[in-house]
Amino acid sequence: MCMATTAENDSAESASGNTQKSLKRACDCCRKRKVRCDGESPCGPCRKATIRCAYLQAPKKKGPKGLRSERVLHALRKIDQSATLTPDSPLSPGLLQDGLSQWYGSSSSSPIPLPNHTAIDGAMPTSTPAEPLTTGYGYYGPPEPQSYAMPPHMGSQALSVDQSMSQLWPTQPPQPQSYYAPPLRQQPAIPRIPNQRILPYVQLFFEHLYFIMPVVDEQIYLDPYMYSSTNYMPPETYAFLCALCAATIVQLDAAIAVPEMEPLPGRPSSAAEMFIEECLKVRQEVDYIGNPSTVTVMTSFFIFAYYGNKESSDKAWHYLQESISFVETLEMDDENSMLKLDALEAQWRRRLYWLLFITERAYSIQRRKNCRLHPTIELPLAFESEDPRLLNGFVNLAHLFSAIDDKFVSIWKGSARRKALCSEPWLAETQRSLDTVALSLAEITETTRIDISVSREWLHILAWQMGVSNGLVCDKGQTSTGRLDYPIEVARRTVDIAERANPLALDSHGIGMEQKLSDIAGCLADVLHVSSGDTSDTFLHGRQYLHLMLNKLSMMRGKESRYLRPLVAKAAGILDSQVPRGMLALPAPAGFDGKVEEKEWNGRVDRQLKWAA
DNA sequence: ATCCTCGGATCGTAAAAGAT
DNA sequence: TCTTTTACGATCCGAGGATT
Repeated sequence: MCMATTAENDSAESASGNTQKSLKRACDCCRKRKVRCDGESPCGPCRKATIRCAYLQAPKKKGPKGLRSERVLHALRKIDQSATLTPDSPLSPGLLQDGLSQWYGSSSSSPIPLPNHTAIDGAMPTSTPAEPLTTGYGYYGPPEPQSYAMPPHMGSQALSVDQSMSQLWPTQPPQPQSYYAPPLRQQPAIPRIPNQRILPYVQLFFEHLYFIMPVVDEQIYLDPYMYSSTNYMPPETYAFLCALCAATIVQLDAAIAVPEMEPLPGRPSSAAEMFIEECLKVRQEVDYIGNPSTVTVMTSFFIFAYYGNKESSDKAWHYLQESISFVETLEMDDENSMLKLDALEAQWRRRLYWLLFITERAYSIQRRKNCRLHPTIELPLAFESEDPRLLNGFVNLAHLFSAIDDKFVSIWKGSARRKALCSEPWLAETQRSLDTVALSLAEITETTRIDISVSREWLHILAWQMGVSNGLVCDKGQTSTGRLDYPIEVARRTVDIAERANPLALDSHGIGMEQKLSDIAGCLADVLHVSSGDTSDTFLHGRQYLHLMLNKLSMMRGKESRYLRPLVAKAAGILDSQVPRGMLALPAPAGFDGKVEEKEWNGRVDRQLKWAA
């Protein structure tokens, strides 16, 4: 019979036996601090400590997992193995107890499985010895190695922790063996890339790319257990990590010293190729189309990132579209479906949705395609434990691309009746919207700030080009929309951003950053061509900016950008004859390796100019 | 004196195992 | 199918260290 309770406070005698009630649910901070929570919002302890009170963390599923008999059986096997090593030792009850204690712990009163990571007969360890993870893991599954018994359904109901676990291992049949290696049939014919070889690239991702793609849960994917030699990852997780590694390698390219991997027999010598090949192969082993999860979305996204950086645009577009299709299947574009989810799970999904939104907008414009995703759901919030600057930047970027509406994409693509739609007031409004977002850039990490700033200038240039190509140009207009010298202003700001930037932060944006810089430089070159006779300061400076941008592109990601040569060809007639030598002899940008002579730095572009001539 | 951290006692709950 | 056993996550007491 139930005692009278409130929704928040259920009765339970406290540990010390007094009459104080324990809460059903403590807030995230009290849980972490292990202090009594009053369940208010904000709660007393949080108010007192002046910290933000939230109840985002999803409760984990209680109760035993897997079959006890399996564990007993395993303990017996282990004893049997020891007995084989010492043949004359009998299988005494004491030995049996010892064996069981290996699994259940030595204290009968607290039967905690020992953190035994040693593989025995390929068995999976029971638990991770690391500090238990204390934030929610619904999105990408749990950090523990157990494969829980999953209900086969994955409806649109609120996502319980277990349901999200089934996202991590969606292809695991609902077999209740939590603690043991999967059956042999699951082992691939060709051995996998060892887990330890994957980890360095995942670390690189979190070091350099997480700021611009904050959709991967560090707590799960940097958990050392994940990469221990005994952990057999579910195929979907393994394929995802392979895609992430491949994308990380090509995105950073030569910008940093990516760890060399000695080739594995029968595989491509390039680490990125090896990872992408492995990813695509392993993906075939599972029914990821019939049973997609957020991991499936991310896998497609990172395959897209790989091919995007490789400039295989058709394949890149295919995988971007694939990830968007999974987003639609999972109804991640529907705010109502988000409301049904656990709060934390919803936050991760929002991030993923908006990352795809930003990516699709940018890529659609570059490739002149239509957009499928729209700003239909709320933006994500920062998690309790993380640096709020991270999400500020991400959200600002989302705002920036929201300023580019479907009409813009459609006109840019050339499918809309241009003149009828492309009006000066509308373009001016678009330009203005681009400037109204991202006002608090100081509150943002540098990597994201660069992305926002350059993307904004890039979009400004595109909007300007759109106006010009639709007859909205005027010589010295009041608005930016049609001014002929507007690209010079944009270039000035872009150069300013690029010169101040930490080169690594600039490089971490991969080929996308090179494309944007090259688009801006290309437009600038066009304008300078048109106004070749103009010797006013504005146009003289324009040439200076062009020179600086070419210099920047000559050493993107540790080498010459593939966009440099076409640009140099375009700029040849502008720069070599008309720019005063004093202007060409510019100092190396901040952060450039001081060991390289300034002369050489300037010389790179000059050599390119000669080549183009 | 006060605040904070965290080991661990104790509880509720869910799943497995056993009884009928 | 019902009951019991077991495992495990959650709460939060309180010892002890850190800070004011």
